Amino acid sequence: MKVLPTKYDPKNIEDRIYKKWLPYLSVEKHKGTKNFIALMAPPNVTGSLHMGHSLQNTLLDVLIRYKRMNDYKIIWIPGLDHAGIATQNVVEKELKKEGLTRFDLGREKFIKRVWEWKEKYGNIILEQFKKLGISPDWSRTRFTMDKEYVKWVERAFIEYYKKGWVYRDYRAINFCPRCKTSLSDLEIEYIEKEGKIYYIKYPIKDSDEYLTVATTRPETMLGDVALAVNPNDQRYTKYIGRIAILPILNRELLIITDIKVDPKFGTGVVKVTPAHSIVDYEIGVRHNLEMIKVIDEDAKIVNVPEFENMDYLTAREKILSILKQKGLLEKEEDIKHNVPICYRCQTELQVIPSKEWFLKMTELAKIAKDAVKTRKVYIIPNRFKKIYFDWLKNIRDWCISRKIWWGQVLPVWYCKNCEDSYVVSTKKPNKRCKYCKKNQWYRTEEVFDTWFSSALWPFAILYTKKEKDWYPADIVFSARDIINLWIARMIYSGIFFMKKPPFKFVYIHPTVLTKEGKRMSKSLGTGIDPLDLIEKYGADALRFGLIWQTTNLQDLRFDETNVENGMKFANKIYNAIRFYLIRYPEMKKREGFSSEDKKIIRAFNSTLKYVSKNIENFQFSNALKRLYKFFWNHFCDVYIESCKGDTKNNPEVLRMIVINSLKLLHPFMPFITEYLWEEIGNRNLLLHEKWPQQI
RNA sequence: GGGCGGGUAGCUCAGUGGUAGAGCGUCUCGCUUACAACGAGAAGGUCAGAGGUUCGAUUCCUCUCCCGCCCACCA
Repeated sequence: MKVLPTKYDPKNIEDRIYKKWLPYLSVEKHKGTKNFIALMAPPNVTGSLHMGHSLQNTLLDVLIRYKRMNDYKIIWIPGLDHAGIATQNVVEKELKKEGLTRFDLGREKFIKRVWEWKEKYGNIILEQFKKLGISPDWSRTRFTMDKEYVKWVERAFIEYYKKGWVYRDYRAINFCPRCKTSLSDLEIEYIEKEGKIYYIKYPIKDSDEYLTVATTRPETMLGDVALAVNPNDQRYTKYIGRIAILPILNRELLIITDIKVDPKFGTGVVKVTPAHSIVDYEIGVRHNLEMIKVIDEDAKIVNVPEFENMDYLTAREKILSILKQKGLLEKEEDIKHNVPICYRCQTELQVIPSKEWFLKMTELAKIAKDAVKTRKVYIIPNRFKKIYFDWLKNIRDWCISRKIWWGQVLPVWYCKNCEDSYVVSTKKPNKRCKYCKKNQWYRTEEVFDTWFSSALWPFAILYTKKEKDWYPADIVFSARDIINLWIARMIYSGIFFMKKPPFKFVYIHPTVLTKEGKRMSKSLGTGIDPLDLIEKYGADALRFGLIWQTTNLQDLRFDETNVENGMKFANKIYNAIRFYLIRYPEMKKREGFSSEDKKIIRAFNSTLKYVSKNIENFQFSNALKRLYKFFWNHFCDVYIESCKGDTKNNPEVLRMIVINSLKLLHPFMPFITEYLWEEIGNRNLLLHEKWPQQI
C-alpha cells in the first residue's frame, strides 16, 4: 500500500487534476438527461482575475458541479468581452510608452495593434479561471468581436432601426475629452470636489434691474440662450417674458419658465445652455431654443472669437475677470459639488452637442419591467429589483454610438457629399443619395457602446446554427454594479429578439471588500490578488474562504483567515481519507450497525438534505458550513475516533461516509476531492459522479 | 435631495417573540498509533441608542446616531 505524506500539498495536484478534467468539460462529454444552462459574465480582455471574478465564478461553479452530479447536462460557455473603451485605453497607454498616440498610428494600424494585444493578453484571465477550478466548456469559448458575434450586433442594430427605435440625432451628450468619445448615462461617475459657485448678474434689457444666476461653470454662459425660473416662483413672476442681456456677448436672452428649475437652489434663476447641459438641452427642446456650441471635443472654446481655442478653465478665469471688471460678479462661494467623470479614465466630462445614434427606450424599458414584474425573471435577493425598476422608470434614450476605434462598427453608410444622408446596411449600398443623386457611400467609423454587444450575449452564444435549443439560459450570476448596465439590457434585448427572457434567475452576489470595508482597488493598493492566495493556500482553500463568507448582504469583507481555514479543512479531509486508507483494510467485517454507525448515518442524511436544499436556494455558505461541521465534528471527531481500537463499527459505514462525503464536498472543493477520489481507488471522475442519495 | 443594506464576543459573520451562536483569535491542558494545518476544555456580549407594542424584544413598530452603497444631479 502506498503511504501518503501527512500533509496535503495542493501545488502539483491542482494543475494535474485540472488537466485531467479538461477533456471532459465539453457539453458532449456528459450525458445528463436535462439541460442546465448558465451564463458566464464574460470578463474584459484587459482584465486579470480579481476577487470579484473569483467569488462569482466559484459560486456559480458550485451550483454547476452540483447540477452536473444531479443528472444535468451542463451548458456553460466561457467568453471574453472586447470592452471597447477600457481596452482601447490600455493599448493607448502601451503606445504612450513609445511616445505615440493612436492618432500617430492611424485607425487601421491601431486596431491591428489592439488585436495583437488581445491575442497576447486576452486569454490570461481565462487561464486564471482554470486555476480556480471552474468547469465551463472551454471548447466553446466566445469573444464579442468574433465574426459570428459581430453579425448579431449588426443584425440587432438593423432590427431596431427597422422598428424605428434607432435614430440619429444632434443633441447634448456626455463626452470624454480624453477618450474622445460619447458616453451613455450609465458610463458616468461622479466625484465630490471642492469648487466655487459664482453669482453672476444678468442685466434686464431697458432697465436698471438685473437677475442673478448662480453657476459653477461660468464659461458655459457663452452658450446661454435663455434664463429660466420656476413657474411658481413668486419672486420672478414679473420678469417672465422679458429680455435679459448676456454679459460679455450682449446676446438677448428670453426669460422663460420651466418646472425643472428648483427655486431653492442658488438664486432660483437658471442660465439655459442647451448645448452644454443635459437638463438645459431638455429645457431647450421644450421651449424650442437654439443650441449654441461653445465647447468642443477637446474641452476648448469654439465659436466665440475672443476666446477661440482657449481651454475651458482658462476661459473661465478670463470670463470671471471681465465680469469682475464690469461689476457683474456679485459674489463667489465655496461649494462641494459632484463633478461628472469618465468611468474608464476618470477625466472630467464635458457635455457637448454631437451627432450620435440613439436607441429609443420607451418600449424596451416596458418590456424589461414587465419581465420582472410578471415573474418571468427573478432577481435574487429580491431587494435588488428596486435598483432595476428605478432605472427603467426614469430612463433616457440610450446613446449607443462611440467615437473610439475598438469595437464593432455601426452598419451605417454616409454619403460622401451630403452630411445627413445615410443608409443602414451591412453591405455597401448600391443606390443614389436622395440629396446629391450620387452613389458614393463610405462606411462610418463609429462603433457600438461595448454594452450594446454585451446585451446580446445570451442569444449570441446560445442560439447558434448548431445549437438552436440552448436559448434561454437558466441563470446568470452578476455583481450588483452592472444590474442596469448589463442585466437589464440583456433582458429586454433577449425578449425583443428571441421572444423569451434570456434567463430565469439573476443571482446578485456581494461585492468583495477589504476586511476594513474598503473597496479593493489596485491603484489604492487595497486589492488582494486571488492568484497569490491560490499560490499560498491552494484553489480549494480560496474557494472555501470565499463561499464561507458569502451572505445575502451587499458586501463581503474579505478575511484571509477563512482561506487559511479552508487550507486546514483540506488537510483535515486529506487526513481523514488517510485514516480510511490505513484502517479500513484492517477493520473486521461485520453485519449490522453499531450505535455510532447509526448516528453518523443519520447525521449524513440530514446533512445531505440540508446541503442540497441550500445549494438550490443559493445559500452556499450555509451549505458549506453545515458540511464542514458534519465532516469535521461528527465524522472526524466522533465517528472516526469511535473506529479506533476495539470497535464495533461496521467498516462499510466508514466506507460509505468517505465516498459520499467526497461527493458532497466536491462542488465546493473540487481539486482535493477529485484527487482523493482517485486515491481511494476510483478510475472514473468524481466530476461526473452522481450526487448521493439518502443512505 | 430620494432609496437600499448594515451596526450581535477582539475580528469576520449566523440567528431567534421566551434567560445569546459559529469560525478565527485569546487562555488552560495534551506531540494519544489520520491530522499540532490536531485533540480536550475555558473565558469572553446591558445583540448601536431612546421610546412603543407585549406577560416577555436582540428579534415587531417609531425615532435618533454612526458606517457603506445606489439613484438624481445643483444649473
